[in-house]
Amino acid sequence: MRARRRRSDCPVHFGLEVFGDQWSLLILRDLMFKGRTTYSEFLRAEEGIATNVLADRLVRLEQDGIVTSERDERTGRSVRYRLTAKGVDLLPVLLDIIAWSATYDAHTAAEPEFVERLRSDRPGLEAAIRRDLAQSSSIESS
Amino acid sequence: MRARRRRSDCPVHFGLEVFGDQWSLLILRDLMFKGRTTYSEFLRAEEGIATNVLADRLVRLEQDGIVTSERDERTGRSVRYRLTAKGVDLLPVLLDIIAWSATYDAHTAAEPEFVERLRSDRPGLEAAIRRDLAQSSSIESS
DNA sequence: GCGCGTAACTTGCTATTAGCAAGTTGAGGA
DNA sequence: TCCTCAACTTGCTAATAGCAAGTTACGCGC
Repeated sequence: MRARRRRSDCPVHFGLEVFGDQWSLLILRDLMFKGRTTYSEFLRAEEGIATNVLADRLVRLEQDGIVTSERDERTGRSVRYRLTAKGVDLLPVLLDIIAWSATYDAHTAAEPEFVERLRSDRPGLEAAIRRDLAQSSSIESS
Repeated sequence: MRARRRRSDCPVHFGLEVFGDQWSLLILRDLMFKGRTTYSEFLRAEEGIATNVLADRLVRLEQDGIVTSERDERTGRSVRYRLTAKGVDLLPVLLDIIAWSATYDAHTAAEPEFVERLRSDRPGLEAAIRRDLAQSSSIESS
């Protein structure tokens, strides 16, 4: 597993220790926006993460308190990953990245309605996504 | 230089292609908040970036339109890097990361007054930083 | 105009990490 | 009891990071 040494107490560096790589934020994207919650669902993402890298990142994200994992009660077969409050609080970062890419990437796949709402009603959009995330996790556990 | 293949048109992935590594956002931090603008100033940053990695990232950030470089008019000896509009527009991402780390890192070096203003008057803080960045670049070129 | 110092890199080598394919484990269902 | 499938692990190769040393080139003092 990638060794991370704390090189400074700079808050930017602290964040990069947790998600400063190519894959961690894509896993968070899947959890926040795509409703993907299992290992095999993450594997199916269009970017094609390698199996060992995915396993490594999931362990790491759990160690860092960004996600939790538990065996699915109903099916018993799959492990379900869920965002913690610390993980959900990275939502603003993801939204800013999406807004930036929507501006500067001519071929972006960002949905126009989503981007429009992001620009016109960011607080409402953020609150709605947080509600969705809170609800889906309570449904699973009931 | 690190090869980047576009694996998808997802806006999150687009952003990660540009700054999804340990060092790019630290260089942007230096440019945005610390007034560092030259190769040797970036090298002096507390995290200790390797010389070849720094050279690689500066080339890449310039290729991606995040920074521009030009020889300093007055001293003639140093190359001065500056943020483009596209680069400055990553300011929200940096501010969110700082806010998140200030919340979750018990040993953060983030300045309390800065964090306080970030929480109480984010638009004003962002506008002030943008003004500073615009001004410093116009001073250099006059 | 000629060393000297310094800024900005480049190069060579080793250590780490990513990527890919194949193998393993363990629970559930027929 | 076997089959399937989810969730990993392992082995190997390619790419990237890290470190130390070397190179180039400009400006300044003499």
